[in-house]
Amino acid sequence: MPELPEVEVTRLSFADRIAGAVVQSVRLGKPLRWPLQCRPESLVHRRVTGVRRRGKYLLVDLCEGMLLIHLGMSGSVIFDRQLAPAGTHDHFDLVTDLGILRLHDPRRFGAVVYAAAEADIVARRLLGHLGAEPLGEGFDPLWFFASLKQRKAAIKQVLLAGDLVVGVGNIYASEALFLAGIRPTTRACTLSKPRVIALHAAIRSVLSRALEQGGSTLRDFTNARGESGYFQLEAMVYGRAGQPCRVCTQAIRSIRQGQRSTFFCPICQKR
DNA sequence: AAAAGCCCCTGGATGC
DNA sequence: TGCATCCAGGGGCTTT
Repeated sequence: MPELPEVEVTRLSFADRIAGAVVQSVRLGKPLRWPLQCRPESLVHRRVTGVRRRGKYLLVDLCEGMLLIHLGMSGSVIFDRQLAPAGTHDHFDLVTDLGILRLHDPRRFGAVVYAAAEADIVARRLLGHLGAEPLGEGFDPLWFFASLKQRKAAIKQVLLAGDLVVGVGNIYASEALFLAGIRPTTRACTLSKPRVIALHAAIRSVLSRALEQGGSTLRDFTNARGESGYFQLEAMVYGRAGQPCRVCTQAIRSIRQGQRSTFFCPICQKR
């Protein structure tokens, strides 16, 4: 699913178009990961004032309150003046005078949650523990080094946990570690300062490049205009088990870490 | 506080 | 063709 670049590409593809829209009705499909936390009718007549992103959450600001949208593993958002009748996997429609915002999510790990404010108990539960935005000012290399010093877990797992840095999902974690030449199983606290600085740069580089490419890593990704990911950003290691490393031709290896697959090159990522 | 497992759910690919 | 198994981009919650 969607990692930070895909979520940001989604945001950019509809934020301007939905700004100023007034909610006319709400349609709910099957239950998502969490309940909406408000009566759907209570959203009617509210105006959308903007769309922000925090980690992998989209924050749809209303003149009063906000909707937190998460795409989970299989979610996508589309916004258009007119949409086809809702299908079996369309579980949330926000109908406005400017168009319909729809969450399509076959696996339903995604969610749409209403929060009165960011200080709201619901918003704090979902957003409160999130780490630094990797493409923002708060993601400082020396701070990153100091933070990783406190963590004994494997670096890949620390990246995925999202409490130090957000938005790095299963694909980009493997890709960034390859770029930095770090073995995914290495304990975070054992990484030297130069290696952490390299990882910091690799995370930024991988994410910003994917963002420029329009979130192209996911084969079935579409932005809110319904435009598909171009899948033009070639993965160095992700999904390439047994295939030759693009740098040294050694066979890429695949392991399991915390019930997720990890890919790395045993030569380029020695430790 | 941090780490490790457990789930939630559907569909596509693979193998017999 | 039919059926079983495995795997998938996440992450909050519970237990150690």
